[in-house]
Amino acid sequence: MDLDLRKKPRQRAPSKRAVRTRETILDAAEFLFAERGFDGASIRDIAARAGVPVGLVAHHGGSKEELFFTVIARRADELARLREEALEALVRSGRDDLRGVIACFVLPFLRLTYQGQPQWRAYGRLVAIASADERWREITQACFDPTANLFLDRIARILPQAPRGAIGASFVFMVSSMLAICASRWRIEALSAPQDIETIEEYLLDFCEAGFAANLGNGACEGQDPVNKR
Amino acid sequence: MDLDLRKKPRQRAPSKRAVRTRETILDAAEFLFAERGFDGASIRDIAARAGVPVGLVAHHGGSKEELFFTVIARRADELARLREEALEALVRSGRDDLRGVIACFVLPFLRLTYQGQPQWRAYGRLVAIASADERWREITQACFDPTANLFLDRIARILPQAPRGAIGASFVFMVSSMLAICASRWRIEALSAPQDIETIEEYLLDFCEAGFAANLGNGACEGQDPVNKR
DNA sequence: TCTTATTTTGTACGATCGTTCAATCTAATG
DNA sequence: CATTAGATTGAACGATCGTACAAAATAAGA
Repeated sequence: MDLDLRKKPRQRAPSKRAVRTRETILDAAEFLFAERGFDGASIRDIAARAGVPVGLVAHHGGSKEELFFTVIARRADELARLREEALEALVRSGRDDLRGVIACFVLPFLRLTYQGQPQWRAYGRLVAIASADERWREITQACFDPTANLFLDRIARILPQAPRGAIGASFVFMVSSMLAICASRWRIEALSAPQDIETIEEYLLDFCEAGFAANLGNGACEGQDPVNKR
Repeated sequence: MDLDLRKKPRQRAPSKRAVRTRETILDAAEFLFAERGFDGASIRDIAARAGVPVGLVAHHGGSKEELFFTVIARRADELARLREEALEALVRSGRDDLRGVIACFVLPFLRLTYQGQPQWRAYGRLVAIASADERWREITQACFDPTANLFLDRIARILPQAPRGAIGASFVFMVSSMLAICASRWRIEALSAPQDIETIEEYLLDFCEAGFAANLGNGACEGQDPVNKR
């Protein structure tokens, strides 16, 4: 997959209608990719949902793979910004303990996907799909790894005695659990009972904080103050 | 999806060759479904990998959806047996603490997928794919929920004060983290460094034990003896 | 307003999809 | 061995896939 094809420079600004059309197409693609996966969603389905002829999808989105990339990257920037701003604010406040750092990573995602515009809900499922498939490794790394490494470094600074491998593994467990709320919430409810999202968020924070602490080898407990700052 | 279609009764035992052919086709389907997903793997690809003409796939596997179901269900029984035997042995020994119960659930899966026959590796990725997609809810529930409920009940008995919702959520977090080792091990290594599987297993057990304990509200720590038995 | 870059439309192409089927071959059963 | 249920083969079905493209409509910029 070679996605860095240089496109010929524009000579005119796109019309307002064209911008709107493009967004409509990306929204439709986002929804259907999240619903049926990359191979399950057809260009024609996407065009039909967007209410445009098939040819327009290629015009605005390029090839199907490029369209997939564009849809994932479109909201990744805003998500990264929210996460990093939350982390910076936390560090500035001086109360950057383990739970706080975890919350800065998972809560912006869950808040956007569950309380943001309806499109964000589809985006959450889409990220879950893309993250589980090595086929999209290039895309997900480009979109999410910079922020991930920022948080990994912060956690490593909070608990410097932890082996890097333990932090990496714990981080992936945390991400998987977070994404499971988007992709497998039905499963949680099937195994227990309907839960409101705030309760599940609390479970996730408790679960990941304790899990991280255990793997970082300091045996920190819920309720205790985790070791703070380098 | 209606999969309980009654097939006409057999009048003859299948030949040894036919049994072998069927297994070959299911192996090929398992590999390609795991590699490319349900929609990404074509019947023709499966037939080609199995070395048989296309028509044979339908003959032995039925429709594509039936084939998918068959492939997932084929190994689910053995997996369930191993998990439940391990749990029974643990309970009989009287040392059925939280970590032990978790180990009985995740270790058979990881041992099979990482040290069993090569086909099991594909099966692990396939389960990860199917579990993340609500489209296969019916299949995954039929194959995995009975065992899951057995373990949920056991955990609930170990820590009766925990709300059922917390157990269900924690269980899904655990399953997601376990499946992430199959589907996203490359991500763990990209974020830290290559890890051998035994080390990652240890991280997973630590992470989930502490996570469960935190959500079950007793604040049990690694190193301490968790509350044991009713 | 005029020019023309850009967007929109509709159609068509070749490839591949899941599935069906009649003919042929194999081997389980009596 | 003879019978024939079941397994195998290869071709073909209609549908849908991603993509390309010429012609028409639109609107940005001079």
